[in-house]
Amino acid sequence: MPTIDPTAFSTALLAWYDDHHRDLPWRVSPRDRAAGRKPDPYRVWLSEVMLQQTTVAAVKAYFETFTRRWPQIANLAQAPESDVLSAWAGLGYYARARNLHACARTVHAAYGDRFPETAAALKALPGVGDYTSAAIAAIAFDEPAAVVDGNVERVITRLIALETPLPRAKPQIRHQAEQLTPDHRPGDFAQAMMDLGAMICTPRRPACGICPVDVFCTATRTAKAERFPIKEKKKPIPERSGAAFVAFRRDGAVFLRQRPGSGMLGGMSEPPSTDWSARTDGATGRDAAPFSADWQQAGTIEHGFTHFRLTLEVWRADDVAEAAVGGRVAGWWSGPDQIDGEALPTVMKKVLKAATRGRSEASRRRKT
DNA sequence: TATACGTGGCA
DNA sequence: TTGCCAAGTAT
Repeated sequence: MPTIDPTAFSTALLAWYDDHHRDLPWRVSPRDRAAGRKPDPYRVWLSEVMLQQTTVAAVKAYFETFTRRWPQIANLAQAPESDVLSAWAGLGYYARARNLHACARTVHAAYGDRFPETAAALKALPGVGDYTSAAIAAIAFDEPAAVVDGNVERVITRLIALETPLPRAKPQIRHQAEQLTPDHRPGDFAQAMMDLGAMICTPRRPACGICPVDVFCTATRTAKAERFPIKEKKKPIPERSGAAFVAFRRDGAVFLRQRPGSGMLGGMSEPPSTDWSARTDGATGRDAAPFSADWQQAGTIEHGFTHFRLTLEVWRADDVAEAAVGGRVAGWWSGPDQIDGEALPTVMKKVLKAATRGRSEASRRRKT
């Protein structure tokens, strides 16, 4: 395996970063950083958690909303969990939001609103793992921690043309990352590796012709860089199905309930729904309704999750009286002014949209 | 070590 | 349309 000179590598990468870095809302530019401005650990942590498995484009608006509503960690710690979940709605991986809130409370109560400053201590916090602890330690506290995310995995497997498939290659990648991480500007180095992965060393059609570290790269010389990283084959994604029941009160309010606090969409809101079982034996039809009403078919929706595809029958009932629910289901009525503030995951927004479309069509038919 | 856990964009 | 991908963590 070819050896890379770490000093020469980080010098070349950081010089490129100084000129070509992305400006992002949670970042301190290398110029400001050199002038002594330190990143706010709260904003670094919040952005890193949001960015877990999530694109920069999707995160920007949420980061803006969160930092405006909760400017400091104490504000976030004092917020009800339901407020955090509803603000997170649409961003996905909702355990992140529950852990975010738990982490804020821990830092508030146990650390006096100050984040611990080492990767080892950060890693003990909820929702902070190998990657995030290293990123916060490097970016906010100048610890030369090896920051290994998907970008770094891609860059390093190409640098050394690593034929070992992921995830088996992770230990080798980590070792190489530790070799390359400099004591000087470790935070900028981590962000530079990610910018390189995002702008030059991209998953498809990498721009090797303008790469600032191409002289260190084996893949660009001996083969197509795009071959790397090599990955194990994925299993096929199964299908599941179920039914959702959207009850409208006469004033247009919708009946919602809260999902269990852990597991799929944990703690989020939904119209009452069946479990999601294998496609063949999914409980469907109006017999599965949570309470009696004049249930009408409102079509089906499809939604792709990470590990299964879901088809949901949508049922709708109009002019439902509160007495019809009769305490059979724990939940609440959400009026038109409240619905936008509910913690509705995207799949449930699709359900409500299908039901609302059916309701407005039925309403038009009644009028004509 | 393998699996559960969301969503939106792109080819 | 389908599959892959994007700054991972918890169990």
